[in-house]
Amino acid sequence: MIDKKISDAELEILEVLWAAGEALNANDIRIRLNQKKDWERTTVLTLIRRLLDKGVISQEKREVYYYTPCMERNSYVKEETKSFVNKFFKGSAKNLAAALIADEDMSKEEMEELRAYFRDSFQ
Amino acid sequence: MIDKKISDAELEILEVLWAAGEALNANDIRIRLNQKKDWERTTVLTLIRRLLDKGVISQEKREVYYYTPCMERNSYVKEETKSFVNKFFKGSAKNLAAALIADEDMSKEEMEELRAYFRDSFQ
DNA sequence: AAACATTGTCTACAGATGTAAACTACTCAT
DNA sequence: ATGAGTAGTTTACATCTGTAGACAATGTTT
Repeated sequence: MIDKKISDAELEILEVLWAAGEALNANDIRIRLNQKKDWERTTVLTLIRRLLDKGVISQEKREVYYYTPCMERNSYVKEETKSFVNKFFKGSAKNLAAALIADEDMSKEEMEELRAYFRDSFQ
Repeated sequence: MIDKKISDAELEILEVLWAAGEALNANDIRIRLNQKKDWERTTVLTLIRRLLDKGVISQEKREVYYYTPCMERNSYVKEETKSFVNKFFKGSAKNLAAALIADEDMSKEEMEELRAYFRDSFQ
């Protein structure tokens, strides 16, 4: 279980750390974020602090602090997916799958991809 | 597009309205919520007001106000699903499907159900 | 030593959210 | 007309979130 909710802005930080696959310092993070978010230095530091407080990342002191996520992206996404399915699909992954398949807004290509994927996945 | 975010508490109200399938007044809503949420009368009214302000429900005056959602549950869920897939699966429904299938925490029954569902869906 | 740069902490502040009490208006019974 | 019940509006207040400035500590340059 995830103790504290992770906000959208906090998640941006986490995603950078997950993508890096190694501990980063605040500057590294800011630079890598810079493609998407043009946040002030202190904004990044505030978000880092909140993640630390929530116990979602840990820090290690070198010349400067380096940060690492305390859980893997996969686990996190799995939990979020579970909550999502609970919230909107009565907890049934099947219902979600049905909605995906029934989505007539989906592009032909994407739908075909999905179809092929399932075909291959199940025998 | 949904203009304003709908909060979790607000969503509870909406779900009641969707489930009812007809306009309800504040009391009806409160009673039907009571199975899940034991909110004060005024709490329910506050949430209704916020939904009105966000343009998510509309009201009709009879002896008392009656409320109806301005959109169907399906459309809403579809949009939320899209955001979710964007947020965690790079916008690819296939990636989400893959995660569902790969979830080894899922119960055998549920997994079998999912499998059967896909089998039947794609001839 | 003095001044500057860098890194981190603390404080701030507006808007959203969960939760509800206080107040007002209207209706029905006495 | 008076008082009680019911419905709706306004105000409140703590916490969370997005965003960042002010300030402090430490290392570096002149």
